[in-house]
Amino acid sequence: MGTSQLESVPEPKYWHLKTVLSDALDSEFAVGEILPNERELAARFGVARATLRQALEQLELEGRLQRRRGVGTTVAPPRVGVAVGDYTHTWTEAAGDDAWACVDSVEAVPPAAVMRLLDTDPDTPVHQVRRTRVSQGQPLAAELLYVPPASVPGLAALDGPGGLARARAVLRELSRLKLEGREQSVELGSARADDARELDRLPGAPVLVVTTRYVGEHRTAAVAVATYRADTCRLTFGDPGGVELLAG
Amino acid sequence: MGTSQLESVPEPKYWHLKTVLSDALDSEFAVGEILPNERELAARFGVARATLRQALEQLELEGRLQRRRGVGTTVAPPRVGVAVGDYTHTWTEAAGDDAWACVDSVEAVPPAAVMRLLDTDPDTPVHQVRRTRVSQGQPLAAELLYVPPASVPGLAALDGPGGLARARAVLRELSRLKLEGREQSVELGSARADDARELDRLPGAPVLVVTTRYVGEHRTAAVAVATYRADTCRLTFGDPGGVELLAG
DNA sequence: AAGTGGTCTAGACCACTCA
DNA sequence: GAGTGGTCTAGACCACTTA
Repeated sequence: MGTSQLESVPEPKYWHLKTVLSDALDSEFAVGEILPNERELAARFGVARATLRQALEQLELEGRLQRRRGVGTTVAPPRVGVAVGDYTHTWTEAAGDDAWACVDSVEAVPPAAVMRLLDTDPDTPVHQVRRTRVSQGQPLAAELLYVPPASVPGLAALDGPGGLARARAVLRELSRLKLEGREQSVELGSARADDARELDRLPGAPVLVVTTRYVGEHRTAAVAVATYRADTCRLTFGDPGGVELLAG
Repeated sequence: MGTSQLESVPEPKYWHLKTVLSDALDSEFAVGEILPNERELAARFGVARATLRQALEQLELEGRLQRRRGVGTTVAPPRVGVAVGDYTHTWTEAAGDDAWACVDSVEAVPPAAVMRLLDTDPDTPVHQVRRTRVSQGQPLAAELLYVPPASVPGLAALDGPGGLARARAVLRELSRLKLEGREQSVELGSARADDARELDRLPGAPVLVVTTRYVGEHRTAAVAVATYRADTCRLTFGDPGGVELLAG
């Protein structure tokens, strides 16, 4: 009875904490600055460390913070816009600031979801090329590109072991193909162990999974599954510059 | 010394738990089926409830599970593909299975990020229209549409109170505008309290935030910020059907 | 009223980074 | 080796749904 009848919707502590911290980040901290450690922050706000961590996790999810084990928690820079919906760097391994780099390639049977898109069966291994997308020294995305043998007929003789040279050969053959279109989708996922290593994150970190289906010669020529760091990336679609084209 | 030298990379318990549960979901459970409650699952696997919850949280993030307070944890259906990159239902309040529905409209000064896109200043209030996107009875997205008065000149006389009628009036005026293009971006966020209510989720739930900048008459005609449920939605871009167009 | 998931605590130990 | 964030525990209570 002593309790006031207000506060009938008691906001969770971690939620309130999050907004307080968020405001503090805006007004009192600069990008890159290191926050006090979790134990001290928890003490300062009078909550258990687990509760404080719940707030920090959300802020990290929103791209406001960056946490690294053994180092500390820092204020993250604004998310970078990453073009995903244009054809500019499709197969080329350009040397610009934002470019894909081959890692290696093996021959393997793709996961069921990819098999469905490629319309292949469990007996058909495909070329599986791993690439990374790097910008300003930061890894943005890790990609697995699935190419059925039918899309790269010139590669039949080259059935040596996997590796970087092989990956480049697949891409070279692929670039000969005439593409007619493509479909893309974006969904939330968590990083597999191998992707996490590539992205410099812990396994399970939130990622944006971009699945691209390349269509050429009336068939699905290839499927790419790219996982982008959800904390640092804002994926951009549509024609940047299309504005001027259409307006002019 | 007694400890074996193997297991040098001890996988976290919750991570191992996640894969075990994931496999079980594939083989032993049907969509919609209810899992045992958290306390029992934790006991069954010999871990603390918090650890079990960490695994469940990840599976929910990946769209494999659906948890509802007071009810239980159920196996989620596969994510629905939601078209985001086409012009079909831009302003129309169609009555199909997948359609936008107006909620209301007020006049307000937009957040700083939107002001930057609209190129307005803190003294300029804009029309702020709230819409919801529903498919098969399930709410998919909540949207806030920001329309500067310059884009809807016909509305000057109609400066009454907010509400549904007003929202429809704004959209009607907006549809007269000739659009020249648009830009979109996708990023991860967490649901604000109002969006969460609209989406039938708890505040802080992970969402995919789609920001669309509509360009018409050489200016930014409007900006839409739509938040999609990250657990249930797979956003699709690019021309579905463009394949046939280009191939034929 | 019973049962569910959501929040919170106060500890402990581990893995990692860096001086 | 000191300090950081990451994992884990064993409890408690709360908010919500359903019957």
